[in-house]
Amino acid sequence: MVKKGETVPFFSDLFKEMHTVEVARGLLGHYLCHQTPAGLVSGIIVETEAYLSRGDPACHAASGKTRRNETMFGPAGMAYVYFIYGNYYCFNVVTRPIGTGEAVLIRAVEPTSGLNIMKQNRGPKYEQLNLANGPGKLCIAFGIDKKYDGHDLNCKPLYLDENSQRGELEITAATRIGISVGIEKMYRFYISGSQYVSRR
DNA sequence: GTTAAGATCTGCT
DNA sequence: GCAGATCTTAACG
Repeated sequence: MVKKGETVPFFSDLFKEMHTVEVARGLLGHYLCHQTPAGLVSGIIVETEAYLSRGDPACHAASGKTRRNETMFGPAGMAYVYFIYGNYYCFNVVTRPIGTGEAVLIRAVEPTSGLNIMKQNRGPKYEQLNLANGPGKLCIAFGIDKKYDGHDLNCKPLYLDENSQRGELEITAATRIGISVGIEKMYRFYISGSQYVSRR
């Protein structure tokens, strides 16, 4: 159990210097957790996308640092949260050494605890399968917004946690969703056969 | 200062 | 399957 302010060594040790594509694959099967005032919300990451700084026009950092994307250029293990389409937030994990500008978009999680809180956030008519199966939905269900941009994901209240039961996963690689450039790159990864991904 | 586009979701056809 | 909602961001003048 993680106490307030306590460091979770999982992410910092395992992923700090790894290639962003490897982080995208490596995060699958582990936990995203948010200790909210109403209680713990957590889920298993089942779908991710990698955004690279070089040769990847779809990446927000493709044309240099701006006010929106500056946390992407910060240290690995930070949350990069941005607002999109006038309605939604997207949650990313920053990767690579400072100044690189790469991140992994968390697209979907399989809800494991705090389902009642997620339903409260999303609306009563949504079932477990439809609570967090998309980047915008995930942020609503978990209560993630702009205030977590730049938050260290090794620390509460929003953090990544190792799944000791994970074992070896079968991972499917695919093209990314919702972009108009860089559409040919196979930078989308999800747990094969998962019912909780945004698209199959 | 103005404008066009966007790493989406929902509801309707 | 498709269009509309909605508003921040960044590029351009």
